[in-house]
Amino acid sequence: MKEQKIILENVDSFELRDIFECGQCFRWNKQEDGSYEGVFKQNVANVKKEGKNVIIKGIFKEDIKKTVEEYFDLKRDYNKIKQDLAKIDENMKMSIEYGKGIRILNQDLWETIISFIISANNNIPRIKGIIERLSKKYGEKITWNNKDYYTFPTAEELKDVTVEEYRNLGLGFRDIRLYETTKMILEKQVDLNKMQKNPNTLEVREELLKLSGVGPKVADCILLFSTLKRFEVFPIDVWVRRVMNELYIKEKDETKVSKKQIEKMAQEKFGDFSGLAQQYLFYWRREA
DNA sequence: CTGCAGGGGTAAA
DNA sequence: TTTACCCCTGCA
Repeated sequence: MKEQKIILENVDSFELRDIFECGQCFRWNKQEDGSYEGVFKQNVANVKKEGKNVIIKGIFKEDIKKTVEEYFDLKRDYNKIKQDLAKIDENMKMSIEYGKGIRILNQDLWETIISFIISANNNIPRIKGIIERLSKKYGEKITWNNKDYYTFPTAEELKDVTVEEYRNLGLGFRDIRLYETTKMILEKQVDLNKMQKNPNTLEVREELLKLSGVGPKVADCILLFSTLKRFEVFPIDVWVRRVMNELYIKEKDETKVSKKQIEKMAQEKFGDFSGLAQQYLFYWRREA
């Protein structure tokens, strides 16, 4: 646990707003100077951009270079992927132009599972509030620059939390889902370590779907946004349904468009990079 | 001020 | 395939 700093020079595809506001994460907050501050695993970090350089500093459990390389997916060539996707059609070209600084973070699997269970039928401010209260109550405190931060609680730290306590934190009907999923993971009815090593995406998806509160959309978000990192999945929420219908399917009544139809269309068009394509389209439709 | 729809779905009927 | 579900916000 020590303060560390790193400067990443000339990084491509690294815009703070695109990365932190594209819907993949819930614990990063914009500061007055335009930088973003967040907690991930046992680390507290501030990320700032000056020109083409990214400056990251904070309290890091392990070596900052390794930690940052892994978390921000720095070894992947996003320019190459974007070039290939942009060739598909004008819609992709346009949405990539809008969200060109997106990177898909390698977020802790456990944290991603719980966070996206909380996200179900919920809005971002409330999701963030719930996660902060959960971390403050059950996570580990880290102090940096006289400010207190809290790590996301581990499954072990949530072991004895009751459904009522979750309800009091404002989880609503998701209380029982969090309780049951934590139990299933602690008892290894679903083994996260095995899951992390399994290359078969469909098998991993089946495993995730066993968890309480994890349906198709949440499972795909976990597959895409966690260290599982499966770029071939295509999470479909109301925004993705909307944008896919508007740009490609063009059905009068949006609610008539089936998930199967959207999935098929995505697989045909975007193939192995459906997940990233989804992210550009989603971000553009919601923010632009 | 009160009422009500709707929000990054899921589970149960 | 349809419906209820917690809580918060925006708007009539």
